[in-house]
Amino acid sequence: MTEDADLIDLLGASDMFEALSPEALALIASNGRKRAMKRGEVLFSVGDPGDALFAVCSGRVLLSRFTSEGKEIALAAMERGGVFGELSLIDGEPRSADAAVVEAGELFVLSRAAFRQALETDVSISMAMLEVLSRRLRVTNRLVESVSFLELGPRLARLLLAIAASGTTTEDGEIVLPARYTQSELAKRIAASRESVSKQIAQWSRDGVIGQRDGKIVLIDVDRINEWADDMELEL
Amino acid sequence: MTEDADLIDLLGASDMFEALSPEALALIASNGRKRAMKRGEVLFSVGDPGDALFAVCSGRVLLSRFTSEGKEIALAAMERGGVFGELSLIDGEPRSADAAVVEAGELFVLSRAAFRQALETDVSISMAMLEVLSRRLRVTNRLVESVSFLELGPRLARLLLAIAASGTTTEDGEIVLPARYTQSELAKRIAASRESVSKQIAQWSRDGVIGQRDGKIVLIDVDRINEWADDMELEL
DNA sequence: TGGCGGCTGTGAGCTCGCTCACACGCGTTC
DNA sequence: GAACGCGTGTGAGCGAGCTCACAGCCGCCA
Repeated sequence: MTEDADLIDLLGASDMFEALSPEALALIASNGRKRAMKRGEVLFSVGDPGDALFAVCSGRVLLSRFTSEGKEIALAAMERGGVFGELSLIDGEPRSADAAVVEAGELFVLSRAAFRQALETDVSISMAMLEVLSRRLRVTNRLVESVSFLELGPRLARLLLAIAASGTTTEDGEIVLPARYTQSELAKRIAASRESVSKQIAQWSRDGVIGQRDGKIVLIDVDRINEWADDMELEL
Repeated sequence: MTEDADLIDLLGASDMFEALSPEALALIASNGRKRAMKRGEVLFSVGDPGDALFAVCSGRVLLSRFTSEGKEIALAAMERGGVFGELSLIDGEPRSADAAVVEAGELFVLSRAAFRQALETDVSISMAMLEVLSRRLRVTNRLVESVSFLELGPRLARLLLAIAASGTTTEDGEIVLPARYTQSELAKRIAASRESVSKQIAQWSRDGVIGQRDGKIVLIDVDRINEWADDMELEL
């Protein structure tokens, strides 16, 4: 089927399955399904039983946690190739975050049973999983660090640079972010208020270091932004 | 050897190896070694190549990150049975945190080679590792959440309750923490300043909800502390 | 075409908790 | 016993960034 070819393509590009043999990929692809997701949709919520694993084909999903007052922080943002929802499948605990779609797209869904079976039959899958989790842990650790130490400016600068890594660079060295990001999404991702992000962006716009190109943020003076991000430089 | 019996005991009690067969345990025990660690000792630092994995036999190790200004936040605290240092062995990246001994004790050290070999020969080890990493990720996610949302009081209350989980309960429902914790260690673990922790503890002592018993903190009115941990408003 | 919902910009407070600057007690080491 | 190191207690002052309260814009749909 042509459908399968698409899927195998995607899976092969994802963090988790990239190292797998074609047969293993085919096995996984045939056990999952693809579905559309639309902006605002909630894929799962805290406390839900974990009955599936997801891989993003296109679009963007935010994994976040809420306070009872409705404040939200994004723990991770998943884009093409990103795999999430696997924690519950590994340890059987209920979901510990909410997953909400912030940019419409397509999603690959793998059932609990299929995942466990794949884990047990193909050792390379569990090795790949270990790497995925390691990377995620490092990212989260960095998030903890920046939330607790850095001021808003550096945190935002770092986020923009991280997003820019998958953006397009123009010939004059400017970088256009790969999609539209609302200020409130940016705020959630750095644990700040929407207003503060707005003010910081306004300031940088006035300074001419960033700008807008049809709704997308453009990093104009990347060096300056790097300075801001490193301001509180942590050795590495 | 009697030495091996000790080790196997410990490993069998640790997060990571508890599910293993006696043979696998013996294999691991014979490939690692036990050593003493003293307070203040640094086991590894950010940027070091990761050449070993550690399991705590006794004592306590803090995994933390620093700013260039010397501010520190603890990402995790490892006590008996805790396994750490495995990220680098999995993905080959350099260490991304510092590991420092805050309570003297004994440590089990497993070389990179022995660990990789164990991973590859015994599938149940990689499954156990997956669970360890999942749990760690959940803990870290909760840390992110509380650091970004909660005020100092609730953060500290939560930490005390978490530590108390392995403490001893008296007949009147009080809980004695399992060891001495300096205020500055507590501060690192909730991303706060030592002074603020001191003031909060003083306040609670005055209110009679916590106290001291030969250097160890005692939770007297656990219900009140639970209230504090849950919501961050109410009177003061 | 008017109204409504979502995103953005900006100012005015206010507050939590950080830094700084001490003072005190206790255990070790000369 | 003096002199340190280290953990602790406490107050003054200050500032980043939060909340609150609007106002302007745009796109969409009835």
